[in-house]
Amino acid sequence: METKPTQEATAPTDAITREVVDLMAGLVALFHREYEEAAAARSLTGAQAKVLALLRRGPMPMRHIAQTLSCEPSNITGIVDRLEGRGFVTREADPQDRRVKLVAATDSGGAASEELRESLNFAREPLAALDDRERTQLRDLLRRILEHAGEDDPRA
Amino acid sequence: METKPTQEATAPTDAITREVVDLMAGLVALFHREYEEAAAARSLTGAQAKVLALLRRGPMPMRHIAQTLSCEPSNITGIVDRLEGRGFVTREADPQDRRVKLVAATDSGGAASEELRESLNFAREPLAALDDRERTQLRDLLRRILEHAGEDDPRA
DNA sequence: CTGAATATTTGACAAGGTGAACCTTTCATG
DNA sequence: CATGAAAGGTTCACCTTGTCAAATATTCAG
Repeated sequence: METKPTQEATAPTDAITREVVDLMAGLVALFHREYEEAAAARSLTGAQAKVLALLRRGPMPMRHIAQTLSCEPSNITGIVDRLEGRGFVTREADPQDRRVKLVAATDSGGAASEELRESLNFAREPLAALDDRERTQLRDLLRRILEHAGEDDPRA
Repeated sequence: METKPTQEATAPTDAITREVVDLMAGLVALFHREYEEAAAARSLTGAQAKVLALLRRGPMPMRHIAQTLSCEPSNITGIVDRLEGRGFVTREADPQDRRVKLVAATDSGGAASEELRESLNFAREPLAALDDRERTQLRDLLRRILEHAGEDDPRA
């Protein structure tokens, strides 16, 4: 499976891969914290923000939300309850299949989500260290990685 | 602050930065899921795994754990309670300052953490899409980003 | 010795998450 | 058409994370 036999790729992981994984862990932690903070600043929880973000693409059945977020449907019930209680989403029966509930962001819900997305300083702070060429390079590398691993969850 | 005036860097965020942020969100989600799963496979929660990972570097006061994980110290109490209950860590008063409790991983705790780290397929699957040169490139870019943003939390 | 500051714990409480049981609606099949 | 199995959601009981405020123990400056 390895491209280059130059290194003993038989070992669990080579040094560079290992370091990249560690760096990503740091990145993940950083991103996560920022996201949570940005959500909290709008008195949303991370999970609520994620659901709202999903709904930017249009109404969606509960089941689909649960799948995308890889959690149990019963969990989504509560999250949507709270969002609904605050007027950020609505829940309507799908006319096609009345078992299905279609969750849709309200105007204020959509606005909150858009605002949050805009506010992610993450984009400015650490990414500012790179110039255009490097950002493009990074983009291409990330694309390849995600492409290769059934990407999902467009949460920001 | 921008290096290249070629693009109007005055706007909130340029297209590439925006895309990079979205890609990172995907990466973060992916990594997060994998980490949680890998932990669950050893019947640890994500939070417990993170604490164990921190302790790989040696014993550490509760307070320090809380700071590194950016949460309230009272939260750590519970997590360490559960880890201690399962024999993964010990809690001892620091002889230097008896207010301080030093948390240390036991042998089995350290082993579990090491095992978990090894098992992160994340390294193999999506990263396998890149060759050595690209992995190095990615490493360098990530280093720069994290350097620039008070890095922390070496959790994996 | 006194009082302020520090490290941790405790308790009450909200939210995220799971799993099992339950209702409603759909759908296949006899 | 009737019936039963399967699918989408909800409810309930339960655990873990996380917060905040109050309590305890220890240190340290005067």
